[in-house]
Amino acid sequence: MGSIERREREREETRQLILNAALNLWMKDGFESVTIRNIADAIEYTPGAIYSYFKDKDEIFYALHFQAFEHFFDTLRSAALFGSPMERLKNIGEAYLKFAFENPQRYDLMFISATSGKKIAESDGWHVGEKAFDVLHATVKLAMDEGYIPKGDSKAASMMFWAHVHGIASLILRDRYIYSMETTKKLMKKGMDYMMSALAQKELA
Amino acid sequence: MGSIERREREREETRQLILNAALNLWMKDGFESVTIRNIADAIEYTPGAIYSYFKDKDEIFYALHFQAFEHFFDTLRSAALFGSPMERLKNIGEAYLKFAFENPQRYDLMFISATSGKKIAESDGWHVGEKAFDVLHATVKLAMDEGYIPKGDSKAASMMFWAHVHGIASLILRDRYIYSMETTKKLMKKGMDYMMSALAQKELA
DNA sequence: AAGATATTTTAAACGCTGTTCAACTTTCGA
DNA sequence: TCGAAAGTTGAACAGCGTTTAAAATATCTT
Repeated sequence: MGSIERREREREETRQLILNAALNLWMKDGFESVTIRNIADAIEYTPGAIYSYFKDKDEIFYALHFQAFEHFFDTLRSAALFGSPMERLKNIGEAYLKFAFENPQRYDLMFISATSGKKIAESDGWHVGEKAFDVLHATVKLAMDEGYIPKGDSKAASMMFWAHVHGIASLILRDRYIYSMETTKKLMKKGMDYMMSALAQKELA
Repeated sequence: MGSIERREREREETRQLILNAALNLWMKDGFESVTIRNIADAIEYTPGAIYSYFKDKDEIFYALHFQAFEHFFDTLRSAALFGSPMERLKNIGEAYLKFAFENPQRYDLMFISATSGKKIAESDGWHVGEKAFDVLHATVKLAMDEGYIPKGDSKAASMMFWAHVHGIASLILRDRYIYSMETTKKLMKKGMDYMMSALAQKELA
């Protein structure tokens, strides 16, 4: 009697249909076009039907936030694979920003939007965030242990890196810059190099 | 015939009444309570009347964003007044974060919210942001010129500082942390010290 | 195969939102 | 005092997220 399994599979497929429609609407017509009615139209359902798949609209964004992290893990992990610890740190930073600028909607859900943030605060622990942080933390620890950057609290140093790249991404994605966007991106990159070279232990450079 | 001046003054007072009501609603009952009807109720007007003072709701937030910067300038400037260049930099960072955590709604309008961001992108230049950046930039330049931090592109270095503190503030305000909020704040502060001491030129410490 | 049961979907409604606009009221200068 | 200008109102509009009884569909049991 595999019909129950098939039903579950179909439910999951419809859930995906809803999530894809929501993200497509956002990417194509902007955030304010992501309405329950538009999503329902896109998948040829009536608005009410969506509520048998998601408790409310915020849950749709929360689910998208998880989905977005899947992409992100791959990006981050493969950036941390090769090169010296110092190069790995630089790669992680660059991969992080590349992801943010190439997937602004996804980055928004993951790290900026208040609606996802509320659900995160309500849940017990932000495990996807933790998992991503661990990739960075492992690399920072490596760089510290092998003397590429000054020894200290590896968690605190990782937080510093994270805050830095997130600051760059979120200032630009939310249009908080003084020079043009391209100039700002270049200055931010230069600023990052400035910090990295200050951190690099001279005897190992 | 000063009556025209008095009328202008009254208009400005009503504008302020609206802005204060909007901010009070936000601080007291949360963002979703800031509706045109609630604002109108609070100042004993009808909703339509508000539209002779502001073109639309976003303009109210945009005006609040400017108003918030006034507070911010004082905070920032007085932090940059005393001590060695290195101490000034630390003071600016701490004042920045203090402002963000003590005025989360204002900080949101200034540096995070998409609604303010849209209006900023539409306008010609983000002059309030520039003005605040200049305070930081002047201090960074001072620290560079006097050899407290490595010489380099002072704008890029200032961007780096800004991105860093904004990253800390926005990750915490939007509930993107892994440990408890207090622990995260402490780790972030430690991370900032780590970076600052890496930047500090040893011969001058 | 037929009937009972569970699930899914619909259509309509509710209360809310931002916004507009003709009509009304108030204020003001001549 | 009159006429114009400015300010305010109240009703309406289209849209929103969400709920719910009823209808439709699919599944399980006999």
